[in-house]
Amino acid sequence: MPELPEVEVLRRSLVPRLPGQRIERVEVYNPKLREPVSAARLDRDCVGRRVLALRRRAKYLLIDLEGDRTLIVHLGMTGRLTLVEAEEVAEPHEHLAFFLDSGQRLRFRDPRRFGMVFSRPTRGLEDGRHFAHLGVEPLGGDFDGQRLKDAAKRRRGPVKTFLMDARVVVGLGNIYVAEALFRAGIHPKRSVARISRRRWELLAGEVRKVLGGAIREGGTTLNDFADGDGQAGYFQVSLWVYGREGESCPRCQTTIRRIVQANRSTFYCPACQH
DNA sequence: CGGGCGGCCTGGAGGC
DNA sequence: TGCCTCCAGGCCGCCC
Repeated sequence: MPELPEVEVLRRSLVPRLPGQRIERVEVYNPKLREPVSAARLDRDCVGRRVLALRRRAKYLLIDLEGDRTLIVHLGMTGRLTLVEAEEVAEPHEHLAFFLDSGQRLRFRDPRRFGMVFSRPTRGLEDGRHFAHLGVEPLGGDFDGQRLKDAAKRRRGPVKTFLMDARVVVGLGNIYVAEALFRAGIHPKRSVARISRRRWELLAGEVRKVLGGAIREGGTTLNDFADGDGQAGYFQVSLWVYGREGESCPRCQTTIRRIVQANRSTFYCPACQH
């Protein structure tokens, strides 16, 4: 579920409640996530430390702690991070929990276990294995059409997989790429070598708009996504093409198609997108 | 070095 | 009702 907007919505939901809290205990019920969870390392890095700040890089939530440590959470496909009372019964697929001095616990649940939870020194985090290769933040000041055009110079292939490549631009997944391409009127199979300067600018603008809109609407909840309070989002009603194969295009009534690119579904309007 | 593909998991939906 | 197949929001590592 979670692409950039969902992680950002989660971050914002936790900002009023998490900073200032001290982690008193970590419990790991099932360490088998995408990368094995080290309970010992989480203990060492987290217990006794206060949360200082919440940041986001790409689709990673970064929880900065005292003493140069950062707790990193990635939701994978079905991950959920919620703040509940400490004594609340464990959910199915609750794989670990951080018990806080407020009497609450920060619970991580993830049925498919594609998520990740780990800790690292805050300093130098961006040079680590998960972060070093990451490209530009699409909502940051240095993202624009020129940036995309420059990145495209060294590459070939369809624009859809280009936008999904985190080395180019981070945070975009299957949903928002489909939506941004639809709004920009660009065919997902169009080669990056054949996109004009003007259209790169248009695309960059639509990427920002669709992500910004999704954040404002609390993210997209298809099945699993919820923020730190367990609240679902409602941007799914604003999706024009994603998941709408066989329905009619909201702009021109042509039937929306689904194709497969790089083993992922792509939804688009064959009349509006060129 | 870039691009394509398989694999990691579970659960829900739909067909028969 | 039950069984089977397909599909799912991400990411990495391996291969060519």
